[in-house]
Amino acid sequence: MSEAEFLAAYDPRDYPAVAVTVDVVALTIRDDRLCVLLVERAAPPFEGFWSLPGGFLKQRTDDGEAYAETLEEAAGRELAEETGLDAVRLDRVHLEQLGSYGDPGRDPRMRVISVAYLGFGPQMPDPEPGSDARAAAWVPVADLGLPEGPDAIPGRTVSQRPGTSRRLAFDHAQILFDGLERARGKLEYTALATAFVGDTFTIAELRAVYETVWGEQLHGPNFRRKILSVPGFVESVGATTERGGARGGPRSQLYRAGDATLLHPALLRTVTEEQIR
Amino acid sequence: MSEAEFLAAYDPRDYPAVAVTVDVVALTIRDDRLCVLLVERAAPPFEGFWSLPGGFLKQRTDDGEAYAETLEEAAGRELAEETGLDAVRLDRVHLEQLGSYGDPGRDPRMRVISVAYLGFGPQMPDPEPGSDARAAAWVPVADLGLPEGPDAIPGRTVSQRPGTSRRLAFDHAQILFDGLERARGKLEYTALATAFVGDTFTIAELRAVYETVWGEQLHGPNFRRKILSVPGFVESVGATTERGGARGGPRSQLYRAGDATLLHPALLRTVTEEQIR
DNA sequence: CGAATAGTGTCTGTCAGACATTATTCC
DNA sequence: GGAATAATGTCTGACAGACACTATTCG
Repeated sequence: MSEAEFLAAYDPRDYPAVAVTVDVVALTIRDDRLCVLLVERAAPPFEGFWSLPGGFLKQRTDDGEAYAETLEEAAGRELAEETGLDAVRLDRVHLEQLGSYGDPGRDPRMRVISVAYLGFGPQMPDPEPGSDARAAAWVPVADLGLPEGPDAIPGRTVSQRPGTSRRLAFDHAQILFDGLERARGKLEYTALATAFVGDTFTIAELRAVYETVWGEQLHGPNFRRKILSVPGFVESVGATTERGGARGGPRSQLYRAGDATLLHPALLRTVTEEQIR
Repeated sequence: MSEAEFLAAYDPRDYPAVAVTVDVVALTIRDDRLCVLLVERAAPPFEGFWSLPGGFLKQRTDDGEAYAETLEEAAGRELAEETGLDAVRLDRVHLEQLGSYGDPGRDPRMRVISVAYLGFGPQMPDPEPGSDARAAAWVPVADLGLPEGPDAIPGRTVSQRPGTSRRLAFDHAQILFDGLERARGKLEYTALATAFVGDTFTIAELRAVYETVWGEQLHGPNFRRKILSVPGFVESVGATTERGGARGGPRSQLYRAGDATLLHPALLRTVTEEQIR
């Protein structure tokens, strides 16, 4: 579109035409459960509903000065505002763009395009609700009544509509669902799993990440063999845990994340027959 | 963000705060070359530069009536406007969201968030330039000087900056690069390749799609065995081509696309060592 | 006929899945 | 000691890659 045409079409009546928000699907694992960061909305629309943390893209500072942030910076800012995490801890969170949601009517106020980000982090403290929220919490995704586990297939182009037993505001159930699908898929061929554990970890902890996110049991010995055979996935620290397992067993070897981001060969889930469609 | 707070922050001076455009990376194969639809801009900024087809999200009809389109509808509309394709042909084009691009300064006029879509289609006619364009053409991506072929790895989180020998407007080189990466990756584990060929096709034609998009030679017999072993990928039509190959050879069996969208097991490229990072 | 291509058959190394076994630690 | 778990070893079936070979068609 030319500048002239743009200016011609630039009718003030058109504004506010479109607003842009950034929403974050922040995932972590607590007590062997996959959890997502949610906030309880303190004002309409959807007052009292839980929603993903997010907000409008900032165009100026709080002092009113002109200013622009990238989309990813906005996602990080929203995450920090809603969690009370400091920059150091936030630095450990892996952020990536999930997708944009812009159906007319998804926000009753006006036309809103939301750019969703997906974040993964190791166990984090309980969040401090931000100013727009009544509460904030890490909520186990299993409690939200979305389809989970083997139902999800990586790379599915069109996501199925999630069931919504505990409804989220706007289309956030759909966004969360898409984020979970993405996360499950990325475990297969990227080193994403290490983003969910601490700096050093045992193979069993890493396996717990896979089992928790995928919602299926994995075979211990085979998993170990597989992990160690992928070049650059993990490297040995040369130490063991202080104690063995709570109910017995030897001390585990400790590992740290390697320099690989992509796993080759990949760690594929066993598929049954839901590949068709 | 609450309604009250939103309204409080709603300062007219902020507008035009954000504009939303939709850009399309439309790919097809012509003469065994992977081509992308580009238009030559007829007005500043970047006048005379080639860019991806795209434009602002419509909020009202040409008559000025209120109206809203989904992001995907907007992508389809832009594609139709720039190609002169009718709805029937456009129906054969597979469209999916690629990602959003919103760095400050990517558009010199104002803050613009662009939602990029990726489209795949069988060979299509030469495009008719739309009103905002001086020209429109299917351009072989190899002529654009982007990194190609085995350099690209599926699932790479952070895309490397593409080289830009023939510069595209805005950050469209980056968007195109990301689209090509996505396309290469999706050939591995989805039935996307069938979107590039006609309703019936030979295994050799399908192989040509893979070879063209991936930029590497594949082994004929093994490719055939692999394709036919993936349930639901292709199904036999029971007929053969009218003639054999131009330089000899028997007639080929014809196939049509099956009902599978996901390939299992996947058709993986051979990776060398660029998995690390 | 000669060349090119479609399609079949076969071998081999690699790897995932299953299972058995040993060693170590907690209670 | 008994139970649970970490870690190692072994077997087998599936499959990718490589290659040889046959059949068919064009020029």
